[in-house]
Amino acid sequence: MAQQIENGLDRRTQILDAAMVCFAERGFHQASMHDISAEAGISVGLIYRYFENKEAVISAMADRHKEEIHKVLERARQAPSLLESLEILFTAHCCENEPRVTSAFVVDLYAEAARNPGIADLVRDVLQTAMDGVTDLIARSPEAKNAAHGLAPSEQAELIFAVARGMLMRDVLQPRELTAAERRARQLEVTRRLWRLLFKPETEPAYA
Amino acid sequence: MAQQIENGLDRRTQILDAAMVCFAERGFHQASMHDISAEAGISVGLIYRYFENKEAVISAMADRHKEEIHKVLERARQAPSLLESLEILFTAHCCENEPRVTSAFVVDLYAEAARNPGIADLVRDVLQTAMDGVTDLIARSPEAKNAAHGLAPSEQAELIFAVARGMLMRDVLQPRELTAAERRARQLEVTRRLWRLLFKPETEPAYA
Amino acid sequence: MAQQIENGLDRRTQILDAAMVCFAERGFHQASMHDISAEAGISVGLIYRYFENKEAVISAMADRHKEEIHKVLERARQAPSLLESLEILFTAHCCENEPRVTSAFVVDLYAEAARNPGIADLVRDVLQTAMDGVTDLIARSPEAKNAAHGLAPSEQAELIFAVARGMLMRDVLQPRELTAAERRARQLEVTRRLWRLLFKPETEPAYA
Amino acid sequence: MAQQIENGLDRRTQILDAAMVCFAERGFHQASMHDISAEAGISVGLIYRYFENKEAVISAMADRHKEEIHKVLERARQAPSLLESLEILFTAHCCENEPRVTSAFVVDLYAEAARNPGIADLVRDVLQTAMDGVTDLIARSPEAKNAAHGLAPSEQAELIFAVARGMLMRDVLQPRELTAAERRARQLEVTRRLWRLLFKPETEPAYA
DNA sequence: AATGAATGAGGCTTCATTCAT
DNA sequence: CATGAATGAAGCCTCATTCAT
Repeated sequence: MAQQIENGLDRRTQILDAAMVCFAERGFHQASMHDISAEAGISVGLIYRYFENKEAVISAMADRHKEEIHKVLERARQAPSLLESLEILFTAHCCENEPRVTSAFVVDLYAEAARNPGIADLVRDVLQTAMDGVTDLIARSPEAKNAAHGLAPSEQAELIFAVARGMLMRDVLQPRELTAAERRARQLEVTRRLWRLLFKPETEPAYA
Repeated sequence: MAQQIENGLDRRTQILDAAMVCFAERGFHQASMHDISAEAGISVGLIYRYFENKEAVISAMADRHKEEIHKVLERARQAPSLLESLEILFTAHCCENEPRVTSAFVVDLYAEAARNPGIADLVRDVLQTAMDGVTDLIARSPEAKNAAHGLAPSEQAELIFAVARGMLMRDVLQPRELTAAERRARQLEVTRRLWRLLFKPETEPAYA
Repeated sequence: MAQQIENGLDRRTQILDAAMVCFAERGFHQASMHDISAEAGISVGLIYRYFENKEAVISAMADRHKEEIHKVLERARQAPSLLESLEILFTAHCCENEPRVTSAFVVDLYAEAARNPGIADLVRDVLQTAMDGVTDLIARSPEAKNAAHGLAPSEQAELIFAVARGMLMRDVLQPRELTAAERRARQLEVTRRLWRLLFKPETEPAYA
Repeated sequence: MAQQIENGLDRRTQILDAAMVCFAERGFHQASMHDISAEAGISVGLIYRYFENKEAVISAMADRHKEEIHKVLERARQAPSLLESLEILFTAHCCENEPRVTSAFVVDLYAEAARNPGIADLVRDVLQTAMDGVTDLIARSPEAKNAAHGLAPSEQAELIFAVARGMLMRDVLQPRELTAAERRARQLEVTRRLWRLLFKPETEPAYA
């Protein structure tokens, strides 16, 4: 029984992994169930044993995205400094071999959210949770204390997430050839600039 | 003859307007040619007199988007202050009756760019032009002179556009009921915070 | 009035000439009315002033084919010898710049006849008239007198027309590059062999 | 597995059989995929599991035609006399319940060859192979020895095939009501006349 | 007389989904 | 549990035909 569930979970994972690749390559609605089954190396019919229909696959992908964001948030929470927390948030998708896949998926997820209320609710929820987490992180952080800008932690979190989303959108425009390392470097640059803007004590510039 | 061209342009515009509505409602690939023709109040076949195929409609929409961004940029350039320039950039889509339509369209455009190199090139080009314009605006602006963060104008522009894109993504998550005015207010808030962060002399908050 | 009819006839001819080119290039049903109008250098609507519909264009083409066959038959009748009559029959379509056009058209005409009873009747009628004419020619010909094969003139005519049709079919297989002259030469060879078979007194071979 | 291939072949055959009927009835391009699926008693979509597209169905039909011609040629080769070989060649299509179907199909095939180079190549190849075979048959045949006409075997073969093709064209003009037996009788008459012309020693008629 | 914009039915093809094996 | 053949609705696109100008 446990074995069955285990297998079931494996299968679902296998299918979702394949779906992620297909969705990133062609988009939710351009990827066919047959594409997914081929990528997963199984038959079309088998997908329907684990998912009610294509919509359900998309929902499950969204759910998995939610879990992954939660994991990233957890890691960010445990980072020793705010800068490192931000670095984790901004480069999470670069851990994968193919960061582009994740970027494209997330942009598609928002596109889907624009017209699928269920997805919109989920994404909004993920976003809110993540923002709450980061708001909290900022509120507790000593680095954020001496900031001169007078923005509330939640306002800072909002800006941080806007930049993070915006960078994901930018990522899908990058040429396919760009490696994960290069994408990561790009993200880190921007992260640090944002951090400097929000949290760096304005000492040096003052001397300038 | 001039009349014909005029008519031709009108038809194209009419079709693209309808396509914009459909694309925003259902996405590029979920919107059918029949949807577009119905929205435009014409027959399906007529679309093909003005566009080679659906792909061409999407391309033309992307082109039109490019032109609109250029117009917005021009308006931003002529604003009396940097803050007002940013306000124009961040709220351009709220001038329409249906800002959601524009937001959804742009997110879809990026999703399409992720897999359609032609669209990717165009979007990248639009983005670069816009960023160059804003970089220039910052470099010339007195407000940007006394900034304490030490970021180069192009780096500031990059952050600004990241936030702008990120806010568009956020906009598609907002409930449909949100009015244009409310969306605009939301955008302005964030714009001003960003502006304060980048360009406000860090005096007052210190007293607060 | 006469002028109008004249113009009308000219227009019809112009349209049918264009249709012949299109039909030969793409087939009756693959050629669109727009193709024909473009080839004729007129508007689509104008075709409908002279022909009720596409079917009527095809019928008119078949009629014109009938008239042309009659003309060829007339020329054949006036030839000084049976051999020359046959040569006229077998090479009539090579007088045009593009014999292939005629060959392809005739093959298509028979294909159409296979399923369009009206066309079938017309083609059958043309064929019968032509065969009757040639039967008559043979019956009157001195060359046919000393034939050793014992075939009736009508039987000989039937064979002659079978070969003529068969050669048309072969012609459409020839590479496009083959010139009218080359096609003509090919036809003449076969014509002469057929003639030798049917009408040559069997003297020389006997000596051989 | 063998079963699968078997089924696959059966389906292809079933589809091609249906296509043959439809093509003969309406022509390659007038017959719709829906017509074919209905004739085959299956759904439209299923055709696409066995053929890439309509073009591929036409090509496969042409291929099958090639194979059938080869089989006929083989039978002709094994006939005890040249006359019987010719009879097989000229009446092969009359073995079917519906000779008209085959005749119409072949005429359409040539019509298609006139504008589809791939089909033209195939048909030309079939024709050449068949003519080579018959040339060979004639060269080996004792009946052909004492022919008085002085035509080379290949020239005789060329005439034979011209007549055969021409008779097929004629066949499509015959009223639909004509039975297979009647068509066969007609073909045999002409075959024998042709044979007499080419191969009969010219003795008896001389006495007549 | 002539144009060509406009229509909409119909053709080809794809694809989510089902079900017998 | 797994397969993949089968279905049929729906999408893109073409084209014969009409009609206002």
